[in-house]
Amino acid sequence: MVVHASTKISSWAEMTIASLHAKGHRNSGARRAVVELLGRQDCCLTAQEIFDQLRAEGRRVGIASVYRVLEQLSKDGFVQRIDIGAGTTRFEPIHAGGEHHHHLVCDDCGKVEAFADDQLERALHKVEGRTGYSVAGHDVVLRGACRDCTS
Amino acid sequence: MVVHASTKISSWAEMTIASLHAKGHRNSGARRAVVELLGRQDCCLTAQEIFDQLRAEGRRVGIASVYRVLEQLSKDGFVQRIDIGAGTTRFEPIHAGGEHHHHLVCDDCGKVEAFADDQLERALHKVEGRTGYSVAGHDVVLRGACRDCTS
DNA sequence: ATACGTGCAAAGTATTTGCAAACGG
DNA sequence: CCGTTTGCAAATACTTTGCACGTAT
Repeated sequence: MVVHASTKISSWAEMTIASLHAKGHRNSGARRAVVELLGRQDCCLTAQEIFDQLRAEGRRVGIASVYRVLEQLSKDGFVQRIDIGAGTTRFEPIHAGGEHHHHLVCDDCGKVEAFADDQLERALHKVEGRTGYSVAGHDVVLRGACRDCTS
Repeated sequence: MVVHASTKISSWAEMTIASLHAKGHRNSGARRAVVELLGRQDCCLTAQEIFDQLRAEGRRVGIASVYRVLEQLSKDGFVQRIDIGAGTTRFEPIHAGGEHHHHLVCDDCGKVEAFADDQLERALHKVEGRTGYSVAGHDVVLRGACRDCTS
């Protein structure tokens, strides 16, 4: 049920850097650091988490740059913003293969997990066709108590 | 496709006030005003929108009270928080009948509409059973360009 | 009378913006 | 070199909290 990322990870980072480069963007510093960090993740991170991890690795980045990079990556379709409703936005890489997951949030401990389901995707796709909108994407969040917090 | 609320609206407000009263809460001022305003809506509002509308009606409420009332209503299960990802939380009444909708957001003009779909609900329900979580609720947001903005 | 609710102002978070310095191409 | 990108600090946006006063019960 939980999606595991493996080999695709590093290639996402490479592809993203390459695409940005092709678009005329430069290749250094904060942007590369954020992209590489994101590429190593299995699930979504907050801007603050990204900032903290980069600092922990010794990179001297500003949180503003983290936000700026995320904003750009999001606009260009490389990362997806995820709002799980705790007042802070989360971000995760969009993998090219079309593989795609949603999120399961524990209301109690705040844990976030990913899940994927084909039937759900099909139902979403059907609905999308009937909206009259040109639907660019969708988000699904399931909220509840996780196994540990159910007791 | 779009859900229209009609007769249920006023009863939601009445029911909510009555339930709160039964729980020992008092009946006056800001709380009543917020509940009645929410009851008149077809879709979700932000705290600021609620505040502005109440002020426009001449009610002298503070935005803090609006947030406090929304927090309480949300905790008690009368309203649902909706995060459509624009940095501000939205709120809407939960109607008792179990009728239930999701949201369609125009990335361009910011418009928010409601939609409902039984097949989607069934797919969600199935997935929820397989998560291992005790799922309390779910949110679905479709993002895209609305009819007006597609051009 | 006596809590509970309220409005206001102040404090907290999360995110964005202005700007001069740093840096890649 | 030149224009992009960066870090920092200040600004903004949203939400919560502290507190004295108002008001339903």
